[in-house]
Amino acid sequence: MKRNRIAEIEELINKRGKLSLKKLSESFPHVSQMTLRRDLLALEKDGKLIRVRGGAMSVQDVQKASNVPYTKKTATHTNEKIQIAQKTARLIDEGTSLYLDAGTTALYLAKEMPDLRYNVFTNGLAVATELAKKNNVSVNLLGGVLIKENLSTASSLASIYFTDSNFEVAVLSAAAFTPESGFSCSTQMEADLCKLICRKAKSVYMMLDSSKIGKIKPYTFARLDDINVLITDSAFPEELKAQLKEQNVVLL
Amino acid sequence: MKRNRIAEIEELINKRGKLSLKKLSESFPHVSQMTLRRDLLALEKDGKLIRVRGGAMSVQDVQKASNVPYTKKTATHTNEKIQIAQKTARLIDEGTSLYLDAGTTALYLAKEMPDLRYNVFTNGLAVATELAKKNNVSVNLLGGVLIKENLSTASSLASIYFTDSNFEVAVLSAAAFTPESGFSCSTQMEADLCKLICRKAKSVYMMLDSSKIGKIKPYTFARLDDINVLITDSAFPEELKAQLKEQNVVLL
DNA sequence: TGAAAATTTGTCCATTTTTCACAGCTGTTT
DNA sequence: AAACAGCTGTGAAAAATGGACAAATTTTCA
Repeated sequence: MKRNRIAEIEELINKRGKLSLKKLSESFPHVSQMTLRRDLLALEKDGKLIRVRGGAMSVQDVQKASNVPYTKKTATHTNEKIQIAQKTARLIDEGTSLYLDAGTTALYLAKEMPDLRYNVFTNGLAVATELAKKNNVSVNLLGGVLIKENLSTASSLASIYFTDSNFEVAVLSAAAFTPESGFSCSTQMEADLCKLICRKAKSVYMMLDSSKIGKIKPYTFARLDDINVLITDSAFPEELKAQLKEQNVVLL
Repeated sequence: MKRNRIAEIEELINKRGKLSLKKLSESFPHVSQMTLRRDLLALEKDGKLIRVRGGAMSVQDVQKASNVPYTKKTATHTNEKIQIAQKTARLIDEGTSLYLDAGTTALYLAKEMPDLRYNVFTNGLAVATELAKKNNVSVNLLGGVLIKENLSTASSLASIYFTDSNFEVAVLSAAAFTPESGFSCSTQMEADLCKLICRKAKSVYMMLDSSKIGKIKPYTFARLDDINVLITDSAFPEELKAQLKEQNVVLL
């Protein structure tokens, strides 16, 4: 019982990089924080992780990514995003050529993806770095101007760049969604890129945590009839489900 | 004042592995704990250490305990490389448009560069990530296939990509150098890219730590008459200096 | 099997550490 | 000299931690 839990914690921490005690507590609701604390202590003694204020971080992670700041960025809706990423990971077959955007949900997806022969195009540095850890995944990074806020690239040459590149699946995420304005984001460059991606891909999977619903950002890049699958969390509002069905969008 | 203290703290922590705030306070009796705390915070943001309850621990130390390939590579001849990077940083004026390669020396250079209005092209993810921390530097990342060994990109489209991009200075580094075979590297793609860069740049600065001298790798990408400045460390052999002069290469 | 022993776990709480907000201080620029 | 930005110190509030002990569970062994 204890052994199992400790093994699970170790696995979890290596997957996520770092974990707050709070998140850990959510993953193991049937035991007390004190117990989890003691587990972390044991794992630390084994050199498997480093305890930091509020939780712990993976030693593996520290060893691999030497120049990334370890400051805990208070990420929002982490659990929902991970849940969505896990669902999405299951949809992607080995051998698929796919496009992944630069968002945090995409990063979680990159972490959740098994080490199989995928071909991934992306414009996200973090996504690329994460995928570089996997031996069988081949990664292709879109070049261009570096956007510092989210470490992604954008380029007016994207269409040239993609002329001879093909992908079956595009996995995107949006900063905002309403049925009327569709999926929108903050910058025009981003929107242009997403539009291009949507045109190139055979199917478009949209990852959307429910906190984005009802929001609008300046640039719409896709509407419901542009996408094939919508992956979301359990808080997705019932009244939208009918609309999805009408547009032949699969909801997961 | 602050800079000095932070540098000292970094050194101290790398020496001791970990440090409690109490010990740290003893080493710096003239400043308050709060200030030291803020210093640790700044160092954490730079990825130099990890704050743990009661103090901080060295990232170097954590990495040393591993046998991950990356880590090993970054660890060789660190001091020489930093020395070279510092020299190079001084050569680059504000407003310059430059190309930086993906090597570890380039990464050190990126760290050493002041936060001024530079325009940097690079194919190294670590270099790009590092430069993203600086507000005034604009970064342009070359796209292409991700090479996992050193987190760089390579692309047959590079020449197209660069048609409308211009840089005065190319800062390169080589894996090997002999006077006969010139500067060489391990892969053809890398060599092709470097050749292209050398043609596009008005001046080529080569960073070469002396451990590379006398070695040969399969693909030569430049010879002495292709470069303008050679930045190296103090162990550079005397007998080569004459040859450099002959080819009008400035030695620093 | 059953009871004692050992291990694991939960709760309470004192202690330590951290963060926050604000005010004072420093040195620099105009 | 005044205005300014950046650094530093202070004290109180908040958060996290670890210890002690009792309760629950598992293991051991007769």
